[in-house]
Amino acid sequence: MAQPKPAGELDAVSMENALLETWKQENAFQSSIESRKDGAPFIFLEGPPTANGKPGIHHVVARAYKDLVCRWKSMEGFHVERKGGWDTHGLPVEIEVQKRMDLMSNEAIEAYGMDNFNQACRESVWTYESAWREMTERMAYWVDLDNPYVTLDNNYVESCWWALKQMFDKELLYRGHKVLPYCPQTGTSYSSHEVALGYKEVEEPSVYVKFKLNDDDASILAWTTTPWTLPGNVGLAVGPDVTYVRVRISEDAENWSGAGGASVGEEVILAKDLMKEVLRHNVEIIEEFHGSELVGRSYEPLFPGAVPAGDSTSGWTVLAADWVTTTDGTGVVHTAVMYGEDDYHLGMEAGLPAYHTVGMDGAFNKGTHPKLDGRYVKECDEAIIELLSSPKGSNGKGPDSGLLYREKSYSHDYPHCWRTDHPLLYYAMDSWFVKMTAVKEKLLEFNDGVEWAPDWVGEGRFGEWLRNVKDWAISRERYWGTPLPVWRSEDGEMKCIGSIAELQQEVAKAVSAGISNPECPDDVDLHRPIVDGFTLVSSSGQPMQREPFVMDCWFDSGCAPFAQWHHPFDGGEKFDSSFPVDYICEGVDQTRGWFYTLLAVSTTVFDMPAYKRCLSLGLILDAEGKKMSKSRGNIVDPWDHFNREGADATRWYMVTAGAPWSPLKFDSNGVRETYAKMFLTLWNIYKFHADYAALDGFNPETDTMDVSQRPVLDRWILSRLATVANSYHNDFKSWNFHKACRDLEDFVVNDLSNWYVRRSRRRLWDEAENNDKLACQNTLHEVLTTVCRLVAPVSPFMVDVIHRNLDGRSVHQAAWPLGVPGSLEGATADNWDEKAAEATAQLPPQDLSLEQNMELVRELAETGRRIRVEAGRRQRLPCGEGWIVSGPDLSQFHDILAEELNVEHIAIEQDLDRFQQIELAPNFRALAPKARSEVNAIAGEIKNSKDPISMLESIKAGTCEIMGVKIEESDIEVRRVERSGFAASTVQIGHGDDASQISLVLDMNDTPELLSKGLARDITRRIQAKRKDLNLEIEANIDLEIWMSNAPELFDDDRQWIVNETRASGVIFHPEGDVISTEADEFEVDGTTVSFTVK
RNA sequence: GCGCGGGUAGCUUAGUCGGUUGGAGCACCCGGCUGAUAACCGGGAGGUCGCAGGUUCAAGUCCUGCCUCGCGCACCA
Repeated sequence: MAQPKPAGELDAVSMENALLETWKQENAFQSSIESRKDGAPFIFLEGPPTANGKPGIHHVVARAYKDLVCRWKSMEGFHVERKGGWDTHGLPVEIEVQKRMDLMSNEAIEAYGMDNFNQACRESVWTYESAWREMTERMAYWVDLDNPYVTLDNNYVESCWWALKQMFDKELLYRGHKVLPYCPQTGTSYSSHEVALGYKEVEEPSVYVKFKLNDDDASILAWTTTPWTLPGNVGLAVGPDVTYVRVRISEDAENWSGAGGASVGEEVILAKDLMKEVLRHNVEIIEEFHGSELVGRSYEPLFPGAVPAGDSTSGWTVLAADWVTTTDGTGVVHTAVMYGEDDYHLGMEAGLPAYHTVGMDGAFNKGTHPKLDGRYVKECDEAIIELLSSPKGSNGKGPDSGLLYREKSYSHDYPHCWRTDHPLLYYAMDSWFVKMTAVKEKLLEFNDGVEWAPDWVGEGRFGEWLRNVKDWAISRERYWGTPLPVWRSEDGEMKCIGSIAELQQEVAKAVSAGISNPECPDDVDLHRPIVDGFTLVSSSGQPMQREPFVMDCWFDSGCAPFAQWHHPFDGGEKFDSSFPVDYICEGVDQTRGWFYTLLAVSTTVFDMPAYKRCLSLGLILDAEGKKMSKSRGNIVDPWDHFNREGADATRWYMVTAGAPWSPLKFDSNGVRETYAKMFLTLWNIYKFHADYAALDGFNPETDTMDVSQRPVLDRWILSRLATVANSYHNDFKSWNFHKACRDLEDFVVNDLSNWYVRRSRRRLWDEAENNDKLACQNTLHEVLTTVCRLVAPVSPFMVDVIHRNLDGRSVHQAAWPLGVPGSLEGATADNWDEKAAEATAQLPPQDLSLEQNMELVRELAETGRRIRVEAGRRQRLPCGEGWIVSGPDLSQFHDILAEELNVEHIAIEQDLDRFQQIELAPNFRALAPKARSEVNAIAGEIKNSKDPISMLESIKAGTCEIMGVKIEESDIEVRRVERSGFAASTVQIGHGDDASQISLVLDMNDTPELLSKGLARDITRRIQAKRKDLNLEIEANIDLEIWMSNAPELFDDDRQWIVNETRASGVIFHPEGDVISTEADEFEVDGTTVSFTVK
């Protein structure tokens, strides 16, 4: 403990910056962890940001919540280590470098040299590291950035390799041929979570195509929105139970627009339900049948030779598929095996020929059609439509009207490359997968055990995702990332390497088998192209090349719980004691990202969940509710606020603006408001206390006083403190940080500042030693230090300054002010540490009825002002008498009340009827069940009773019956209201059984004594204002002259009072008629004119 | 299209188990109070509780449908 020093003026920004310097010198972060090293561990895991983008305010929000929980748990006594992390691999990095170096194709990169390119990537990921570091430090996010995990580190990559090998050994890793969204420009396919980033609404031509049956004049109609897949068509799918019709065109269509058409007499087949939608001609139905009857029919390929038949017998026939619906199209699904997921599965089952008509560059292969070969598929829509609609169609075997029935523009959301904006092609390709479908039940089970905040993200959004889990496509045809550690021989043998040591062994084995290899040292760089250079040897002596992929960078971050410790190569201890982690926290957009990949990796590798609690944060929107994004240019720079209101106010604002999981509309004005209300007020309370404590040499350690000895006002604020701290803690436990902080702010501003401090000012002004002042100092000391501790996790700066000055220690070394053992349940309850409980402080005693009564007193004080306004009596003119009518016993508050109300004397009026009358009100809750539909009528009778007193009596006597319903005491509420005609007002506190009504009556009669007192107060107030205007020291003495006209008599006592209050050493009260100084200030009150000079 | 979360005063928001008079803060107007404060207190103005039905004696609150914003899923043929 220390004796408080004076507080000084507030400059939040420089105060925070100075404190940052102090923290740095004291190594405050590390020592705050160190000092709790005996406590139970609370494991936090940092989701690694990528430092090749500038940090924005949304990053500050996420980091504020991470920090908040870690600091809170730390103060509770937990040992909370916080390792930083950086995400450094992946497509965003490559694209950034590609743009900068103008290497917009894979050929260009390879021409430039993969090693050079990857070197550029390696450097690029640190572009904004210092910006991130500065932001992180300035906002006081305590995280260890000096020893972070970095996904490009060899150790980290090695752990990822190890993890992958675990999957490989469990046969969860496989090489497959799947249809994936693919970007020909970046030459890479995407996993579902990446695809989700790039949906855009586009309008494209869709076509209805005639597939001319063999041995039949009719054609089957099918629809597609991707004409470029038509050359790849090898089958038509129908629903076996769907009803189809064969129709004949009976007359020409009118107003035909666009390409295509059909002649009278032509026959087409389609789903019955869709005739109206599809057909533009009048037709006659020839036949109706189920899809199953179509199965097996064969038709003419649209582009003969584009796809070789191979040994397939089912090519270009009609197939059955359950998933075919009649919601759109024609009820017949055009199937191009290589360009649709359903198509691919169907094709594999049915044995359709599986050949590409499109190359990896997005252009048609040679041999597709002379007019299409080598052209980018998305630019061929027109050409294909033209070919189809030519007479007899593209294959020359169709009807004279061609193979196109009609075209229609179609708008839908279509996936686009989230980096380059190009439309993605669904494309069957070689890829590596983790068999997530095999562990789906485990994923769901583990997810059930996670405490989600809010819970609906876990059950809903994330649960939904898991229930529909797909195998994870983890390979990327890219350069900068963790290389896939699988080597493969031409005959298909595969080897997955799980460590550097294993790689060295295998390389040595290959060398001794006669395969030449570069050196493979202990510190071999585990990136491309180095690892590509190694050729291993298969069991049969064949050379094995590495599969030329890197991993989805989400796999990297999913490995963070163990790769950050280089597990298992570090011996495993660090990991064993920290897994699964207690707490993670990121934006809700990570549901499919990090939240998923963490669980995916932990489930497949360890058969365990990765985290116990997950706080999922809402998006950050701008003040208009629009998502913040670089392209919109509506990103708020955190420094705007760090440099204006400071990080404390910024953080407090973010937490109080709404629930953590609700979208936050970031309003700059709100930060300012938070600063003005919360922090300025807190500072002024502190300044008030510290200045006087310093003046009086108050020593909180020795000048103590038992709470029970202190005045009621002190016991009240201490009880409030205990109540608020308790609910604060409970709200923290249920993740309702916003509620907690709003309530605390309300306590600071209203209870503490506007009532306790305002009521206590005069107590501290007294220069003599006395018990009352001592009590106040003790109370302020306790309340302030406790508030500091409660605020500290959220806004760590100002409260540390205050706490250090009052207590001598940093608030971040202090204990959370709830010392009840077990209060930490939910953290790591399994190993709750008694010591941590003992270390936390105790709160002052609670007295709820005292709190309730004070509430009433404050209500009455406000009521008094209302009465005066209504009666036109100014506040400074005292009333002789005030009566309190009914209500609980407030006698211990009469002093406070008399001062607040400015009345000479408070009395309790026993004769309630003198000022009050009663009103009866129905209690619907009790009355409704027995009164049923008559309740409103009965309620009306009760409310409007002309004689409520006798009605009450009969109710009490049990003889009151209205409309056949017996009314009992519990069916009504008795309300007391003031009688009209008095300067009085009635307030109601609470409702139902707790309700109490209380009236306040003020005596409006004047006496010479009251007029004199009132005048003295007005004069004093004006002089004080003048002193303030003149910037006089509080202790400074003044010379005072006063002139008055038309004034009531000013008694000696009141004259003396003015002199004392204004610290006047010389004073002249001029008799009426004296010449008033030209320098005098003048004011008028109730007809009296007063002039005065202050010197 | 499906799912989740919103829609309450000009703005930001609270609103418990359905209970009859929907609270705050900011901004605005009038008044008061003040030798801690960018403060505070009283009053005023400002509300179709997204819309429409329904259940109920009683709906901001429960149910159904719709509109709208945000997010996610599926966007498939």
